[in-house]
Amino acid sequence: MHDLETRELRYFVAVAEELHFGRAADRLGIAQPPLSRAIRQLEQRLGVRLFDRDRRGAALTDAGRVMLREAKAALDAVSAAARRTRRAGDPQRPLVLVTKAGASHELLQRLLDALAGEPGAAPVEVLLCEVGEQAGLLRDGRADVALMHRPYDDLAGFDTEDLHVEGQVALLPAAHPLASRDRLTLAEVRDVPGLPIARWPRLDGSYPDGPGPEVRTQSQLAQLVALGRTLLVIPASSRAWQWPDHVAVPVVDAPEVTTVIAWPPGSRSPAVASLVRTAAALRGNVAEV
Amino acid sequence: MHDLETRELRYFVAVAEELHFGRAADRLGIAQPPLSRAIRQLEQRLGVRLFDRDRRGAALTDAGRVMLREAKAALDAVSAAARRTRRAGDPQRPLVLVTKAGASHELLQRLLDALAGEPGAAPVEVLLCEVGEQAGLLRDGRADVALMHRPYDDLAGFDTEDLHVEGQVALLPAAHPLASRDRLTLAEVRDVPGLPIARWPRLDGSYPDGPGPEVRTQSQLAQLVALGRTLLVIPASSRAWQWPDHVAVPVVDAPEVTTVIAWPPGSRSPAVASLVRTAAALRGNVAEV
DNA sequence: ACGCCCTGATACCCCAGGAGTATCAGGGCG
DNA sequence: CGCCCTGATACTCCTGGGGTATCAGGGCGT
Repeated sequence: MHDLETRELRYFVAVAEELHFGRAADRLGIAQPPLSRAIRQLEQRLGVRLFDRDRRGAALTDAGRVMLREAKAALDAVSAAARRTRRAGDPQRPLVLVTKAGASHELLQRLLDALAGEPGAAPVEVLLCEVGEQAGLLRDGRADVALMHRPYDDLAGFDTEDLHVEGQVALLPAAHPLASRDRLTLAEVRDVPGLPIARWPRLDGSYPDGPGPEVRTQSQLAQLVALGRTLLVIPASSRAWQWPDHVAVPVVDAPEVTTVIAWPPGSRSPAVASLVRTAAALRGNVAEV
Repeated sequence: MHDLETRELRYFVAVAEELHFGRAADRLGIAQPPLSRAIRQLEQRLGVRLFDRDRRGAALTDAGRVMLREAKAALDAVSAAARRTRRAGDPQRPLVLVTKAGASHELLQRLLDALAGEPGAAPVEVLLCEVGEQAGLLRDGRADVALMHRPYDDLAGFDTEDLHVEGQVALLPAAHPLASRDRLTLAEVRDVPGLPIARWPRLDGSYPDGPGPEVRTQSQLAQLVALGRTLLVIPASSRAWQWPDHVAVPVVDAPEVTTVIAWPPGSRSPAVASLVRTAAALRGNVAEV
């Protein structure tokens, strides 16, 4: 019995995401009938019903949900194979290091300085992304290493090395009554009247309940903070987030944030290994912020 | 630009492993010319030379070596997708737990007992494998969870939970002079005349140098030990390895072995999660052996 | 109640491209 | 010198993926 072809996986993912054969076919650039046929063949090859068809569209079965997760992972692995191979063939490929815009600013600065100071180090390209995007970029080969933050990022499936541990601070408008305090607790910060905490999407894309605004990108957040519309609890080192009319007050019982360097497991590339080694060597002599 | 198809990956892997187009074609059940063509197309689609052709066969380029690793991972992910989906469609699928034959005997026993005692727990199927096979089984979906041993197994790419830490013992024929000692060091054990330590393959399949016999399977080893031809240093709990005419002497400076339970990252299956929880609950009340 | 329309399924045809056979090209080695 | 083993090329064939046209059935508006 043959393996599935990536074409079948792509078709399946399209239907699973659109929940509509016609739209999925459109998105794939093919006609609807061959798509229906392909999915039906896929189902009978697997011996499992993936969709419940219905006059108003298609719905995923339980098995279909498993398939969606697995198919995406498999497609990522396939395009990672292509991308990494291409890059391996390129003699002076730069390493791509991805990190959240604005996070671990100083650490990144030091890391880049340290790499610049090393004689034979490969050039490094820095890619800034939004919250939660690093894992995908790393998984599908568009990046080689990432700076991520425990416990907020999804580190599943990567090798990691801890680089730095720090506390978190609350960011308040200078005029705010709490701004003069020299320490706060999460409980105090949780419901400051008129300054709700912004809500980030969870790993699955849904938002937690609460009064604060839903934010998805750093720039949305930046604007809300500048407007004095939201309160922010962030790692102490996130300097880029400081605005002139805001002050940072340590939140003593907020979970500590560990900055880690992460890379795809089994990637024994010497360039990645030496970058990780350089990063690990910074540990300890990074000044506390 | 399209994704690669798994057919192309399979073809590439066959050639990369055989290093010979004819044999690879044979193994794939196709003729040699279409295989040559497919590989050439693959190369020009990637823009990278994967093989150095030669009148005596084919050799992998650096990029080819990257591709081999990535292609295998991608193919594993694809067949994992199929396998897991099939299993998800099966209403009373048992969980498959894989472990090395003979290792962590008592822990496994306790885990199975604990699971049997739980009301709603899914049935668990135990799969015993040879050294180093767990990772592959887990990665390609033939198993759901594995008991593995740090630092000897390759845990890259899995989520893990530590279950148990223990020292190692040397296994000696009862009549041996060292058998009466109550402790040994690695240095003493390293070259006992006439009792060389068996050599296991490394992760890449090659064997370290040394005087001892090369072993690949537990049964090979069992026979060598029974014959008194090799000396064994193993975790203290590996009871199944004890033969009536051998004694176990602690090796004080051997690295400690941590038994971990491992599962594919992102597998949020409730059945796996509850099994892991049960296993973690055993931690601490496992008697030291 | 009828019929439109939107859903996915079926029927049938076409052709791109994957696979086969035969053959070539070149270098090591008897 | 010529055999043989390697992979590459030339061509032919035909499978199977894709297209168009059409069907089937149920919600819903009139």
